Amino acid sequence: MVDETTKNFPTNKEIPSLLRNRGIFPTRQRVRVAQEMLCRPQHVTADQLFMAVNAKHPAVARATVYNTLSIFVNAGLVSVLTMPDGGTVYYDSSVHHHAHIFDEESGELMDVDADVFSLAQHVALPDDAEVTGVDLVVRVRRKTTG
Amino acid sequence: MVDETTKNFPTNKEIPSLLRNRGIFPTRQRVRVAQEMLCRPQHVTADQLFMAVNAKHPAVARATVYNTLSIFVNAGLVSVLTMPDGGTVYYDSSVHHHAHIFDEESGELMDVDADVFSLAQHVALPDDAEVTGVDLVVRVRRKTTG
DNA sequence: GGACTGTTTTAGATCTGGTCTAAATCCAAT
DNA sequence: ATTGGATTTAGACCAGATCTAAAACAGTCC
Repeated sequence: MVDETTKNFPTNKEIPSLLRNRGIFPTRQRVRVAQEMLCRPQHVTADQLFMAVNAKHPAVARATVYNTLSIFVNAGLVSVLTMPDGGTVYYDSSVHHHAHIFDEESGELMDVDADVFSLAQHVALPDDAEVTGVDLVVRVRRKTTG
Repeated sequence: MVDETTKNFPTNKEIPSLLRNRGIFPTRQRVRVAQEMLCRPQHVTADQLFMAVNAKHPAVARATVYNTLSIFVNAGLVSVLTMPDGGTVYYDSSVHHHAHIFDEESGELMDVDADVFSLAQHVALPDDAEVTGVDLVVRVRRKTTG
């Protein structure tokens, strides 16, 4: 279901040049946050990331994590999403256009490859509207695992 | 685009019986909140509603507005949605399954009739997953009005 | 090197949306 | 009128996120 081939996650070593390529000066803090955020597929809150980054020893201040995350969002390195209900903000290390499945019981959030843009074609839009993004969350309940 | 015929919004006078039909005791406060929330198509935050209800004179406490809204959500009288980015929680007076268009420039949120459930069929789901809800937001920019 | 400049980070204060609590009020049934 | 359960209230509280002003850091020029 999830097609990892559509995105290659960088290794820790690749992070500094990756940031530089995006015009982001790779400070120690930014590199640490990026390594924790970008190197695997995941959906985390800013606070989870803050704790992960500082797990072993204090490394990066809270404000820096928040700032850095929005720098990454602007640079297109991570995407943002929130649960349709609830309002918790998650950061997603996958930026290609994809949909999400939300398991209502476990609260788990999964990526699904789906051409959400072509799905959106089936929605009647105003003539002058240019689509800039499509967010699709399918909420499910597992019949067996319930 | 928006098809008002798919939902009839109640009049102020109909609110008490509407609540009673749903098993909600129609207190003065609940009726006030319902009148402000349910009688027309809209997307509002809890706080906007709180202020609207108390615009002329203090009428309902903040906590009551929040409690009442979640009672209405549980009863299926209103639906909840959050902006994929941002995390602001909106309450929607339309409960039939529909999609949303979000104008990135104006911040305006509009209903669109679309069979989101059948759209979700095109997404590859786990075998044992039963769809309980589909949230679709198409973000747009207006070419002319920009 | 050392002084200067702009950028980044920091700790902690602050803001904000939302929930909790314990007391007061309401309402229906006796 | 009194009782008892449901509802509402004001204000305290909480968590996530942002703001602030000071300190640390790079890079440049002498």
